[in-house]
This record gives sequence, C-alpha cells and structure tokens, in this order.
Amino acid sequence: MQSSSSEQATDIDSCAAKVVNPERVAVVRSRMPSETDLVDTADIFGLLADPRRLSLLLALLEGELCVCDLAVVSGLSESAASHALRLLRAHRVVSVRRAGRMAYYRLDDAHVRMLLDLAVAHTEHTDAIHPERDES
Amino acid sequence: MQSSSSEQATDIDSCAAKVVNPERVAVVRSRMPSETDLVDTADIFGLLADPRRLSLLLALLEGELCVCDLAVVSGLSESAASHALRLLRAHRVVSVRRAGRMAYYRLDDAHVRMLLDLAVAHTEHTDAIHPERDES
DNA sequence: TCAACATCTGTTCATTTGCTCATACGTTGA
DNA sequence: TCAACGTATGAGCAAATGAACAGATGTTGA
Repeated sequence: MQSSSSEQATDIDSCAAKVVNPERVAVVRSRMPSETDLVDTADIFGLLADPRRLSLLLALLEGELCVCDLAVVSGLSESAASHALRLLRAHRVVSVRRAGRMAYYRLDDAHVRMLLDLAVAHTEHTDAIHPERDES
Repeated sequence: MQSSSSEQATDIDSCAAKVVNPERVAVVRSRMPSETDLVDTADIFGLLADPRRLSLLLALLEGELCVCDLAVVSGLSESAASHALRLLRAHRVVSVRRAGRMAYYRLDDAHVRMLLDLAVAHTEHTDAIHPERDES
C-alpha cells in the first residue's frame, strides 16, 4: 500500500476524495489485502455462492465420489455436474482420480474445507436466520 | 431430462437415476443440509464473492465507518458503496448508526465475521495461490 | 470389432449482477 | 430560508453467470 504514514496522506484519490476520518481510513487501508488477494478470495467465495455447487462440495466433505453420484446428490444433471466440477477443478478446489471410465472427485483445498465446515456448523446451530427482508 | 420413448426401454429413463455407490450416496444425502439452508448459505457466500464488497466488509472488521470513508477505502463510488451497503444491510450483514447526515456502518453478523477472519488469515499465509490455471 | 457406458466439452440463451447516471431525501450551517 | 452536504434510490446498461442441449472422447465387455 502507499499511504506512507503521514497524517493527512489520503487526499490522493481523485473524484470525491473527501475523507471524514483520515486516520481510520489510513489504518484500514494499510491492513487491506492487495487487489490480487481480494480478487482471489472473492473468487473462492464465488465458488461457494451457488447452492448446487455448494452441495457438491459438502458431499465431498465425507470423501471422494464419482460424477454420477455427485450429480444425484447435488440434484444436478450429469452434464451440469461435470461443468461445475470442471470449474472447481480449474480453481484447485477439487481434484480427480480416474479409474477406468469413472472419475472420482475429492476436496483438495484445506481453506475451502474450513469454510465449508464453518458454514455447516453455523447452519446446524442457527436455523432461524432470515436474510432478504428489507432495510431499516 | 425427459427422454421419453427411448428405443431401448431397458433400464430406467435417462441417466440421472443410476447410483454407483448407493450407501455413500445415502449417507451423504442424510447429512446434506436442507435446500433452504443451502440457498441461505450460498447467499451469504455470494455477498463475499465480490472484491469491492469484500473490501467493504474487511474495512469494517476494525469498527464502524461512514459511507464516504468506506467508498474511499473500497475503491467504489459513493453511490456504488451505498448500493452495496444496502444489499449487505438487507441481509443483516451490516447495520447502520445514523448521526445527523452521516451514516456509520458496522459489521453485524458474527458468522460473516468468522468467515472474513478466516479468509484474511489464509490470505496472509498463502500468498502463492493461483487459481484459474487449467485442469489435469 | 462394436455398442453401451461415464464423463467431458462447446454453444446458445435467459437471468442475474454491479456499476453509472440522474435525482431525491434529510441535515446542517450561514 | 436556503444552499451545500452526506446519503439513498431508481432506471438502464454491459458483463458475468448458470443451465440445457448436442455431440465428442476415452473405456469396458461381448
């Protein structure tokens, strides 16, 4: 990050660059991950942001499964499941083991596994969360 | 998915109904969250799946900030920031405190906070993850 | 050899998403 | 009172996304 530790160093940005609390902004900025990290992280979250893909990954928490079974479990067509798995594979979230004409997928990302575990844990505890209501 | 009148009326219709490993499928299915939970969880992940929105939320890890400062920190226009915050507000991820013509937002979801903390921790450790390369 | 099989892939299409612009709202100080 | 200000909102548009369909590839057993 730039913002080299001067008190009033944050008038850099053009546009409506009016900062109300320059110190806080400077601190927050210094702790903000790089753009690349932001994009990568958002990317990972994006992979978990689809119910079908999510169920695919949750199914793999237990161990490897073939495309066919994954399709059944996740409620996807086999083609759609294959597409989804290809996406996840491209992002190194899952890996394949091929055995003849079968393809067995498994979770291959410890980070994602933690996120999934956390999500499941929260799901089990909190059953009465209703997003999408409205704003104040 | 409705292959009717196939020439070969051999086994079940189409391909969606054949399970390779029935036991595993049964187990996985029994542990699979409800459709509602899947959608809700995917929804939350979806909120974190955008780099700008993510930086908005990361900025709030430290404490509350006004829309203006959030816009600067996240690199969004003030209008875009307001739109994003509205979305997050609708999902109870952030809450507002109004003081005069200012609006101070804060993180208001422990679950999301955990996810963000986890993401940041992983970001700091793993700097060399390059998704989107290709598949085996 | 052939045919059934499990999976993979490209294309097309409708929906969703996130932004900008213009504008409206409530607050503040002159 | 009024104008500048901080924020909120709706419309509209371009880009990204997810699903279906058709077809391709490599594998197995007869």
